[in-house]
Amino acid sequence: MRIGELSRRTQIPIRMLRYYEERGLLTPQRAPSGYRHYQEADVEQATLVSSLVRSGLPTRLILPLLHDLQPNPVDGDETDDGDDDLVALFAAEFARLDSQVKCLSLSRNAVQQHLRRLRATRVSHDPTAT
Amino acid sequence: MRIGELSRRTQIPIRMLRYYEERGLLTPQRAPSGYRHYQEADVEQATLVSSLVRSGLPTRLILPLLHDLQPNPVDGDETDDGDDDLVALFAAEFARLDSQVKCLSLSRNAVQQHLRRLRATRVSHDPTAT
DNA sequence: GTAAAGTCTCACATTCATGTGAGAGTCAAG
DNA sequence: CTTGACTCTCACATGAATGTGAGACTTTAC
Repeated sequence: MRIGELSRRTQIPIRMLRYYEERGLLTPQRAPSGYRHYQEADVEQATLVSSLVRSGLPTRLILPLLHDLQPNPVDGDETDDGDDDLVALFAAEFARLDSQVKCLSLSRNAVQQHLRRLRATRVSHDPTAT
Repeated sequence: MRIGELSRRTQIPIRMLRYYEERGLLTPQRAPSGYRHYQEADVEQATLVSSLVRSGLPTRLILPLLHDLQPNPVDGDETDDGDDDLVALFAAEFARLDSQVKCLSLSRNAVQQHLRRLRATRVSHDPTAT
């Protein structure tokens, strides 16, 4: 599929799909015209990448992550050959994620509670309930 | 305590403590000299805010959240009087957080796994284990 | 073949969380 | 009082993720 369809299906702006490619997180094939052509699997991968980015993972860390998760989609160079800096980076990132998961759960609950309170005030029309 | 001490105790850069105040997320008292004076409770609050920010919550959403979590620290104006836009914002934010929590857990696990793999390659000296 | 819709590549603009430095005032210790 | 550490307020700089528009080519539908 082409970029427009992928964008529609993933809800990710075209601009971002191109950006992910620039970062090496998505590697569509190119038609002779220059048009990008995506595989079905890219729907999932794009969604994953987008989630990771929104979770605050820097794209440079997402790349090696993808290598671990799926041993093919990113055409492997030697990006993840255990170098010490990476280990440190990921250790830090892991700690961050770990605390963030807890923190986000807390936030989630707080938001939910806040939402309930807001709706209790503005009762009546919007049935977008939990 | 003054900003330097708070910074030391929370590990949050002074610049950020001032930024949080600018955003209304922390409201220290002021000495006649202009110096900020923080309460003990601000240690916790600053930490919380910092976590939320690092989790990707926009500061503008953290503010009303704080109102819910602790009914005093932020000197209440009428920021959270159920207005419809806020409801929509928070509904969206809730959905985002909900999926993000899942996503982060996934990322966390992926990072952890990746970390293990890296360490398996670079065995020997760094005992910064899980 | 023509027009409309889709895509491509720049490239600059914006927002948010941060960093950083300048210039000035404050506070504590000698 | 002087010095050094701390703080204050600007205000500009940066990096990352995004938005947006221009100018040109491609694909699709008629």
